[in-house]
Amino acid sequence: MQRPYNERMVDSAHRTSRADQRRQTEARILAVARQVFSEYGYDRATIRAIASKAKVNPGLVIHYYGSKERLFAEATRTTPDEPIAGPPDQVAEQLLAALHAKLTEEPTATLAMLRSMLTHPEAAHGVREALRHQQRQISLGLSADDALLRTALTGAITLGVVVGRHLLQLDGLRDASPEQITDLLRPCLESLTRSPAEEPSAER
Amino acid sequence: MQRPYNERMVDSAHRTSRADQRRQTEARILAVARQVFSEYGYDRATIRAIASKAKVNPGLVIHYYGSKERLFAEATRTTPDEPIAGPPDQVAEQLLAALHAKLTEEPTATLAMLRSMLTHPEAAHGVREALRHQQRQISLGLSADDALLRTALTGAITLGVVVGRHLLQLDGLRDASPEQITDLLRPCLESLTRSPAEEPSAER
DNA sequence: GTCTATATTCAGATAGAC
DNA sequence: GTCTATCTGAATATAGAC
Repeated sequence: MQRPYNERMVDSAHRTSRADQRRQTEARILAVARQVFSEYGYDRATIRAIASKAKVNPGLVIHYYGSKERLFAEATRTTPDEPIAGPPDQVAEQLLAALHAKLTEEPTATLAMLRSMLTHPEAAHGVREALRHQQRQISLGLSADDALLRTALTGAITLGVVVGRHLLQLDGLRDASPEQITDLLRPCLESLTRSPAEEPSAER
Repeated sequence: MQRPYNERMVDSAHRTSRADQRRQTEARILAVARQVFSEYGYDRATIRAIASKAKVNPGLVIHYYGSKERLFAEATRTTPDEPIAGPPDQVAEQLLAALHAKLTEEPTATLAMLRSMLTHPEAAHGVREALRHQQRQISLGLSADDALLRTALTGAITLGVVVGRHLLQLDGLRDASPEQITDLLRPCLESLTRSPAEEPSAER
């Protein structure tokens, strides 16, 4: 019915070989897949919908990526976060900088993973691993014996804020500027990354 | 094949009328539905699996609840949280008490809703409404002009911690005691519910 | 009150034509 | 390189038997 993208471009330099054409189509499918997965999650995102938005046939998607599961794996592959390291008293600032970046623009691949983390085992595994990875880095710098819990909490807080803003679009979080948010969270993350000596245990 | 639960109990007091029998079966289905929904989320939880675990026929589930959608609505209906009110300087403690309760044992109905909040529109709506409801209560007590963002952050933090513990089961969060967690989060929530006058804006 | 049997819909995957 | 046509499986929902 509709004309597909399968005509070879005939530009003056007779470029775009069949291989190029294929790479382009493949890339277009992947980009659309990221977008659809991030919006609907793994189960509700259908190959058919992705193919339709990418203006190709459903069969072609499978032909390139093998299965929906493998397409999802490709679409959610991300480069690990910048390592958090340096002197302990700067860990909080680094976490805030990382959060600021996530609030400004989280890559679609990451959002696709986060969207499915509660209902798709592979996605859950990916998120757990990413957080574990960050936990290991930070825990090294903290001397406290409850370092693991402290870093887990910084991860949970970051997760809650990112999910609340980008996926749930909570009132007040959706519109606020990244600066406003990180400023308000500074005391939180500082208290969690401070060594126990500096933070006398509370009353009770 | 397997004997269903449809024999009337013939006890000495000739109790359990057909109506009673029905109520029991209905309640059993609902309890199982909560459990399955909370574990797999809306899409991957099937009527068939619920019926099987409840030892009834799939048709019966539909017969009682009309549709999967309505069964889910029933299964995720929750009583609203205890109201957060009182003097502003106690808001943080009340939030911590509420969090402590959620960490100790979150009702299965709530977990069922949370599990699906990122992939099922109705569940997302339910979570947003619950958070909005709490936001309104707390914002009243805060004088700050950024009260809405502050309360959104307390909600996001609570959400992140509860999800991280019960649904993602993050290392360090899964095992920690509720007291340990709330103690570490006390400075966080206090800083967010403190009025700006008491919390001088940071450097930079 | 509960079950059997089935209609219907839909999505992932396959085979082969163009 | 991309599409058409189809197979297969699974799940919700319905109708009526027992």
